[in-house]
Amino acid sequence: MRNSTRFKDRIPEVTIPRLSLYYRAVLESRKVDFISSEEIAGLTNLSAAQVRKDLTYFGQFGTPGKGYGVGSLKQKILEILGTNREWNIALIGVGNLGSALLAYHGFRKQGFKITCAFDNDLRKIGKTLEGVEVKDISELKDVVRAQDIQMAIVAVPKDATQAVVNLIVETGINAVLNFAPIRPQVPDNVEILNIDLSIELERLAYFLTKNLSDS
Amino acid sequence: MRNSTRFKDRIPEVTIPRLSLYYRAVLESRKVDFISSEEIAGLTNLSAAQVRKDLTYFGQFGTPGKGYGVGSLKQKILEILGTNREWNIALIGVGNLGSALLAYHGFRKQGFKITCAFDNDLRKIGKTLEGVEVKDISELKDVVRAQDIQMAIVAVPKDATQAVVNLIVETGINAVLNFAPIRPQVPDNVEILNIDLSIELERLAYFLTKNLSDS
DNA sequence: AACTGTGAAATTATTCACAGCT
DNA sequence: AGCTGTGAATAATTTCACAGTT
Repeated sequence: MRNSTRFKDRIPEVTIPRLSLYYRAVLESRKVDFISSEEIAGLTNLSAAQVRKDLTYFGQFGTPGKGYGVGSLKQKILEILGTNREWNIALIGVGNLGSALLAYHGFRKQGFKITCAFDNDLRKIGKTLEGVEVKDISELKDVVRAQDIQMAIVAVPKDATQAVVNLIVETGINAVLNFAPIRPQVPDNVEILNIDLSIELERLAYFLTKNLSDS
Repeated sequence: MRNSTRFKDRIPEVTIPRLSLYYRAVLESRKVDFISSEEIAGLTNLSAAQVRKDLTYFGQFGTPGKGYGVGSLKQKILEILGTNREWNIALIGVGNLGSALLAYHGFRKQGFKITCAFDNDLRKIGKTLEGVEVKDISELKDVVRAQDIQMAIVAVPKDATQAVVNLIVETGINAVLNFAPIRPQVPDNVEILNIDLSIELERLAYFLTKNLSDS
């Protein structure tokens, strides 16, 4: 089915991460009956109009005069984001960062399960970390199929990243979270999000530098 | 001095991280004399017009008919971003993620030095990791002054984050990179960037869910 | 000839403001 | 009375297209 009945034609890219914030705000508010766009706005530092506009991209589920029903709003956001189910994730690269991500159990509570881990370092392959056995990268395709993996997290050195992403794409996975400071090329049907810590630090450096020269 | 001579009045927020990408593109291109906006665009998947417009916010340093001088462009971007110097960083929270960040030496090559680390866990305080002694969080203010720290990276559990950010702000630091899945409140003069892995995974979940219902 | 720098146009995102529902 | 939903207005960002420089 086309998404005609559920969604408006085009949803701004930036709306999606805000939905995550709205969900958290509802939880944080501890409200049980209704919550208004104004209240969500207060908890997220966004505008009430923004909250309402974002939500109406996905239908009309507010009650004029009252606000949004807490239960139905939470349910609706979970449905939209697809976080009302579990997602199986492959971790590629079990170095410092990869191990830290594997050990972080916050993801699992939200339904994101790192069910397999891969590396190319013989000293790591065969070890079990956080209940997950580290396998050789060559086994990726089989494991992805066997474990019904839908996403991959890439935490390998920069120079290995494009090759690893290529392998991931070959397995049929089309959602990737990349931590290396490059922007791997992927086909149009694959979504890749880049967590680029160097760039964030450089943004901070810019902010401090700008303020120095202003003063 | 006001920034009148160097910069145009208002620079779009999104331009800054792109400058980082342009810098990398210049390095990656291996060009030594001139590089055109078209070439930078090709390496960054952005448009040539975007590259030129971004750069001219900071002055006119291209040569019509030739492109941008590689040396001067690199130099200029470093100056703009403030990455032509070293920045000292305090790491707060030496758990799995904090330790991984401390161990990542890529930052140091770019001039970002994590020179001190803090925790509130007695089992960690006093230990030395990657040549950095873990100190009690109560020593933060003194160390920030003594070591001339300008930035902080926060990698503590969610519930501790606002309190830790408050302490950081008190020390006079006004650039913070936060990894906890909340948006701490900070004064207007403090820049805080949030790396929110849950939100990124939720964006991926949305992408996959949307495509499921489309097909 | 080849490229930059930049107003103008187009597109995208946000805010306003209010009609209409509960 | 209080709030949502939403067109219209505004603001921000990107792209176009070309005059001007080397």
